[in-house]
Amino acid sequence: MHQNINMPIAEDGVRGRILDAAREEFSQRGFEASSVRAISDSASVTPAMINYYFGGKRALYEAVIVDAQARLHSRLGVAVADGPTAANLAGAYFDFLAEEPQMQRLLLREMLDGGVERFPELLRPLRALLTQHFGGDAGLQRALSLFGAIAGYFIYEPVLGELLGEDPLSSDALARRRSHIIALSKKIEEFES
Amino acid sequence: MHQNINMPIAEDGVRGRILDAAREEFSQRGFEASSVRAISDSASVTPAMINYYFGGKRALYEAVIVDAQARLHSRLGVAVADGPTAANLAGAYFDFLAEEPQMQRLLLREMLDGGVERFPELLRPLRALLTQHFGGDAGLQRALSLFGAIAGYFIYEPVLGELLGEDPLSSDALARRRSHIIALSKKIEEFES
DNA sequence: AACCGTTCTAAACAAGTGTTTAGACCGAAG
DNA sequence: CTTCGGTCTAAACACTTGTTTAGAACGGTT
Repeated sequence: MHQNINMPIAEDGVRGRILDAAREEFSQRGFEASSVRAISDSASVTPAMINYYFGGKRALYEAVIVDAQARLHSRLGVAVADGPTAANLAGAYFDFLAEEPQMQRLLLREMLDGGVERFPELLRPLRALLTQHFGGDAGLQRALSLFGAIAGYFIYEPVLGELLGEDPLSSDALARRRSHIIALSKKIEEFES
Repeated sequence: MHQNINMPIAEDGVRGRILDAAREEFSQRGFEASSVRAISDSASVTPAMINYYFGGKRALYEAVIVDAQARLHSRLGVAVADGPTAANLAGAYFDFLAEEPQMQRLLLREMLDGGVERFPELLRPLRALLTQHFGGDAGLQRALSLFGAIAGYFIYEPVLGELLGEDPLSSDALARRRSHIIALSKKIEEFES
């Protein structure tokens, strides 16, 4: 379970406080529903500072996304370096979502709101990996199932609490889920569709 | 591929037009980002009519959700009647999402915005089915993988176009995906985690 | 014809939105 | 000390939001 890729989630100073508050607010409420004043309040800053540092609400949002995308890519990069097996890719994706559940929400919202048009770079490396290592239609079907199974856990997370009898994001539950996913990834590789 | 459950998606008259426009707008933009005026315009109606018929924006949204929830439940009901196998449940869920892609977006947004607190009835039958037919932790893990794999296809749908080389919601692509899901559901049942 | 409740409209309302402005503050350089 | 560029604030800006209001139009009943 890799962590501490050298791309800190936080940043010092006012700019960093704004970025942190924005990531939290955007992931919780979505872009439109988030208010600049709520973000600035939570960062202990004047609303005008957001325009001073970022140029506007939209630009701030894009900064948050680009920030997330950089961390996802770096994570996938080291996974491929470790050997581009389905299990490694699945593990890297799982860890990314597990360690930054905010990001799962944020990326999901972005996908719902803007498709993939708005940030074409966002999933490009992921797509490249998929076509490279899960070629053909059958391979693609398997990849979709695997990555869906990974994402599904975090998407349905709010509902899973009483189903699992424990916090789905607790390290115990996550470890259990992760090992199931790894096993699934191996099982799915030898699966002819 | 069942369809035409006797619960029409449309309704006649002004109230029905508003409901249709609201479902479209809410699923496309989310609750907060949707504007009452946009909905009323698209329904060829005065904004005031929304309050006249529904009592407000929030109440209109709840009407849309309750409407969706009714159709989902009825769909799961007939699947269970057909025999509560994993394949039947998976197929019913797949068909619901395939035939009403709006609903996938709407339910996903609702889950992101409000967890499950806001409409506790929404996923209750689905949860009951899960605990009933996928008992124990291992069974739950399998169910999560299966339903994640189903939902994942529709969630990532905007990205899948160029990956699949065809419209992911075309009947060909859907049929191919569905048969893979059914096969997966059978494979996953005999899978010890 | 006069009355009625229902349906609908146009206009206004207060509150909140993102953004801009004018200027204060402050530490460092000349 | 003065000046200057960067940082920051309070107030105002124009605009959109959801909702309310007063009343018109309509169709059916007495």
